[in-house]
Amino acid sequence: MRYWLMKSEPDDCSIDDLAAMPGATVAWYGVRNYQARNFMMNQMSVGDPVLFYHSSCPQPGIAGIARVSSLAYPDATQFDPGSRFYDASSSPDKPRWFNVDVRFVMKTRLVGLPELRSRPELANMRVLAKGNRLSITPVDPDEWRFITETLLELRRDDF
DNA sequence: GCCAACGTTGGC
DNA sequence: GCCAACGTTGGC
Repeated sequence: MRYWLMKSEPDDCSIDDLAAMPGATVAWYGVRNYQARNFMMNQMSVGDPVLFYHSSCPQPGIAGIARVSSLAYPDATQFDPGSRFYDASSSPDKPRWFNVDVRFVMKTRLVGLPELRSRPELANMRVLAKGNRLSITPVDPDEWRFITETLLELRRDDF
């Protein structure tokens, strides 16, 4: 099992939007970056815990917890000419882009970027690295524990 | 809206 | 295979 942080623009899909989805589950479509794709394809397992992060918004930061709820499968939007994620150079017999499904676990208080940056325990967090643009990043178990237990005051059986 | 940082594209 | 140009991300 691995821990993850996944960015979503709240205008697109906020933690509340996720909670309101049928089955509280959403297909994580639209990833068009090979590193992020490879994380989904090669390293994610069903049940992996996810920090749900709001990006490109007035208050960027961790907004909730989710879980990976499917293995990676071809991203349907790459074949849809009407989609902004359409990729003409992909084909159904050789798909280029994949996504997992993500299921809502809980909404948390907003742990903002400044707070995350202020914590020495999180100094090496991948998502905080200078110039990082990856929408999916692995989270170290120690970082996960610090964020959930210390910052969010959650117990292990809360999620 | 600005801009730093990074990824991708395509000519050579 | 190099690298300039361009596009995108995302915080501020």
